[in-house]
Amino acid sequence: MRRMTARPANAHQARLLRLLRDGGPNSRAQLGDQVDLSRSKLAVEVDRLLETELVVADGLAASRGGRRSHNIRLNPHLRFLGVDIGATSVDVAVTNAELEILGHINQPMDVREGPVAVFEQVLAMAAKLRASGLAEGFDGAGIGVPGPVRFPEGIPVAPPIMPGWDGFPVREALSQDLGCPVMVDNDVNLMAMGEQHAGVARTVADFLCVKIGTGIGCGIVVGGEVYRGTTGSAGDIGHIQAVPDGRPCACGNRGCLEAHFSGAALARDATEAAQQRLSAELASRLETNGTLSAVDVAAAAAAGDATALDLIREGGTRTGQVIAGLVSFFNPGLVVIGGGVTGLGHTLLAAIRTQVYRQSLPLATGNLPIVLGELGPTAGVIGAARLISDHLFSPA
Amino acid sequence: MRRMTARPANAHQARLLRLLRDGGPNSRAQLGDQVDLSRSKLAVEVDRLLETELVVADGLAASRGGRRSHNIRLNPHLRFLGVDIGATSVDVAVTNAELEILGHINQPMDVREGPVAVFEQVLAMAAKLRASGLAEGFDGAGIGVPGPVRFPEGIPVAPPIMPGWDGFPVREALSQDLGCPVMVDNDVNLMAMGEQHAGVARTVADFLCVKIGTGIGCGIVVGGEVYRGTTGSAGDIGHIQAVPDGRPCACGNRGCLEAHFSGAALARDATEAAQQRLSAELASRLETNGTLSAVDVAAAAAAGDATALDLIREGGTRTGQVIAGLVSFFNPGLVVIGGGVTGLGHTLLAAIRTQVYRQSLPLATGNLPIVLGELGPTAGVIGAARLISDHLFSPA
DNA sequence: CTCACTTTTTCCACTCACAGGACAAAGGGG
DNA sequence: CCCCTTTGTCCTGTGAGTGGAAAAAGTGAG
Repeated sequence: MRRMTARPANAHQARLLRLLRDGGPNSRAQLGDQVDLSRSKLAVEVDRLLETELVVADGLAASRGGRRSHNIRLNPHLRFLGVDIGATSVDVAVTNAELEILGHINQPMDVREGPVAVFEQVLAMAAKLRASGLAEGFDGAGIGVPGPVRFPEGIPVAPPIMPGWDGFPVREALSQDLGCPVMVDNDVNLMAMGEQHAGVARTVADFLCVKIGTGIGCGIVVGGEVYRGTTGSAGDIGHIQAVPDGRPCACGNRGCLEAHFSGAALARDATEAAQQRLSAELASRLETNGTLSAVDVAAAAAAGDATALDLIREGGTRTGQVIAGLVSFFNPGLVVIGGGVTGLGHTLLAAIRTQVYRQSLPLATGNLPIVLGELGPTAGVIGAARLISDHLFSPA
Repeated sequence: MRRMTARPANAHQARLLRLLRDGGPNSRAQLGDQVDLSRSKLAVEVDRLLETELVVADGLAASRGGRRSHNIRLNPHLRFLGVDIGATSVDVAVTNAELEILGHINQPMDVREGPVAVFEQVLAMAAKLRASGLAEGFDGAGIGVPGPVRFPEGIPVAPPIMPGWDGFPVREALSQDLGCPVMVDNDVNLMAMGEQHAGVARTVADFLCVKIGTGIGCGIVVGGEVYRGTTGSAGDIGHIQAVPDGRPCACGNRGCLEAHFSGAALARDATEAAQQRLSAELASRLETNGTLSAVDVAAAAAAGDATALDLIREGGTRTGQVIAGLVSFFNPGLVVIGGGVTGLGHTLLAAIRTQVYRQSLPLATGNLPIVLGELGPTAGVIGAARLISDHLFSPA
């Protein structure tokens, strides 16, 4: 199928497209209430959008007391692909233009296999989604990778956990393979955009989104826009020192947050505790599975295992220490905690909260919610779809 | 004298005013090269600006090979007042519309005397500058205060070191007293704006400006704009924990950066060292002056005193630890160190650099200059003038 | 000094975006 | 069936802005 490559011709059209994306089908009259344009001008722009087929007519709206208005909506055939590449698994989802997830697949995978192998798998997953009838093709794709990205070019730079990706032209390569526009960003930034679009951060302009997965990262949103830093490595908080002269870290330093708490560190600590017979619960799980992961710790904690709870609390305290510093510095309006370890849930959250509220000044914490992400594993792919839609729904 | 209260009528005029402010007198033709407007449109807008008397004709420009162009410049009678209120002293300066300092006074003063007493002194200083013939009146004033500010209203909020200021309507009160528009901001933010306008940060979009004075604060510039946070307390890094279970701090916690290194902490440490006879140099200074301050430590260090040098190095290391974390998080393009203790100079800078380059990842530090501010004590007042000029040179 | 060539400035006609009023179309409620 | 409200369309006026032409004011070579 021929995809629709049209782009809005001006800022008004872009504005309208985003309103339709975020607010769903809408009548012309309702749109008029939101955009501060004369009815005539609005009609012209809507007509032009209808011509491009980016939006289509959608029946009549409910009456507001007078003549019924005609609804319009984004073309229901538009499809975005959201890809969230994690350290150990990959999520691929298809959304419509309103960024609703129509289909979602998760598969285990190791980023260290390199970009070629990974994208082969991603393309296969995308093909599978397409084959299941959810999409005839893609109008755009957003890709999240677990490391810093030179954003304008869509190229990973010096990613510590994914050697072999450095300099790989992700954007260009995938754009070729998929035959549609592609944008690439850090997975943490996409999680932040996801929570901003459809999750807990919908109404907040300045917030932090801390993702605790295999590693730890932090999405920074300033004035509603993701902040990426000078070289694209902003938010790389995993290597902030949390414990002076603490554990050695893969980066060469000691005491990095990530060395003391992250999916990987938690798995290692749990294995150690199991081997030392500190926890029967963990030991039995280790015997059954052969290895332990953060999921096992979460399960053990849920079962009341004291060792697991301690591990989580201590990790939360460490994380809270770092976050407390960031809160003092950045004074956000919200802190979102997400990522693979959200299964650790409220034990973790409580430990983080305690530490942040204790260590930061009242003016910064006074009205500061610290909450778990609302979208779980879908935050990344929704953020990815949001990324590409923001790009496509902006003046050419 | 009647002041010129005119404001630019549109974005084009605002743009032109800022170009003239930042680039000095300029010919119409040169302006045309910078603004991407048709000659006709440019001529119209310039004529309107001339009518408002915000800009005036300024003779003929040098020939570029053809007909000579007429120069225009900002009205040379325009005057801005820059006020930088520190914890222990206050700076007041008069600038022209190009933000060049025409006169500058510094006087010791204690903020804790409260806003009424302080502003009495500030107004006296402003009157003195006016009386010396530098200004017939002020077209706008920028005020920096050493604590968080609710920026839109220009009101200090919960300032820890200046009780009695909480909620005082600084902007409104001074606007009344001075009879001109006033903007108020945190002193650290103003220092950042100063270094951005006329100092080391001229070409950098994202940078941090760490001010080490009586306390420690950090100005954050994102995309060329000062970021103030949700409640105006962004950059309040003095109470980030630098030493776990370290010294008690006035804020109630332990180990805050400010408790371990700042003008106040340094003075206290030096006094202690002198009393314990660890340093002859410091001891003799203590006897002579009765008290010690950061300036004495700087002098002792310059004289080669080992104890003073150690104090500075250790403080720099602590500060560097905190900055390293901020660099990982924020990935700035530049870090500026300034404030009263800049006298400690390169000993301090070297200690900070060592720590940051050691603790942050290469991608963030690879091309990261860490430098001393270029403007010294004038950074604040220039930033203050810049603040109000930005306000006045924006569409009404 | 004159002439050819540049650059700057002014003038003017034309385009385009947009607002807002008039009016037609469509629906609700008595 | 009538009156009122809302929605959609049409049309004209206005003001911003562009770009070309030509005048004004220089420069430099011969």
